Amino acid sequence: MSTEAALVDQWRSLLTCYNEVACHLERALQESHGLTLSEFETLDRLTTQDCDKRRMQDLAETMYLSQSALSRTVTRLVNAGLVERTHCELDRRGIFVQVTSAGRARHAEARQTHLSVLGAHLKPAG
Amino acid sequence: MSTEAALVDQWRSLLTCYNEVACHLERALQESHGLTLSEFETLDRLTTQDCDKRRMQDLAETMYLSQSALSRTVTRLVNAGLVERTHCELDRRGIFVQVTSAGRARHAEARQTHLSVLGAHLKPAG
DNA sequence: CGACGTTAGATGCACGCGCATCTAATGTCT
DNA sequence: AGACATTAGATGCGCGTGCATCTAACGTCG
Repeated sequence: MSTEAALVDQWRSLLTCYNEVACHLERALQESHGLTLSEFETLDRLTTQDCDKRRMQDLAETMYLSQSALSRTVTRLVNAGLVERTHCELDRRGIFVQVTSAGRARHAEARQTHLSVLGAHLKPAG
Repeated sequence: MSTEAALVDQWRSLLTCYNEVACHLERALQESHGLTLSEFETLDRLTTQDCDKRRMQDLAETMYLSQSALSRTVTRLVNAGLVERTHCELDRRGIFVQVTSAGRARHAEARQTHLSVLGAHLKPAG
């Protein structure tokens, strides 16, 4: 019983905290850099990883997005010139995703906003 | 630097954890009870609070939803017969939201699913 | 009382999401 | 090789969301 109540409380605070931060993040990234949270997270994956080429599938594993959402996110990034799609030679069903220099630049800018929003709205206790 | 890295890590795990749980919750509530997470949370507010009448504004304050999203959520609940809207006599701009008996019943059922999903997917550490 | 700012909700709109499905390229088994 | 299941991504679709705006009911001040 108290275990259940604690569980619900934990979830409730997770819910509140997440939405608080996500909302501010989304807005700030959009206004200052024209990026969705998902777009930023995708760029972040691509620039942080050692190799800058990632297969869609590998990307998807490290993300919270559904396969279709990731596909569209990458499409948007491609249209914005921040990322490029390349066919995989070994398995031509596979697609490599690679950051462009513009993408790296955009990410570097957005990273600042990202950090400052987290600093301002993410409670240390979690 | 390490502070920033810790901040980002914290956010990253919050993001992952939230989406994991929310995704499962949303699916389970929808399949078993035909409820959105927002709809369940709204019902939860209404049944848990002492008085079962709540003004939209009061509801909004305790929730993570935007005003418009809450308004539509309530509309959906009304259409499903789980909730009723009543005009406030004192201030006729205000709207009271009240759970129906069907709403209480639905919430009671869904509560079980809610708890079991939290138990299964919410990591104790948060 | 009448004009004007304000506040509580509702609504038009564009958008990102997940689900289901589709397409194309690989395997596999005979 | 030929038929069938499988896998990687793309896409049609309906839906919930936030933002901006609209409507109606206050309040205020002349």
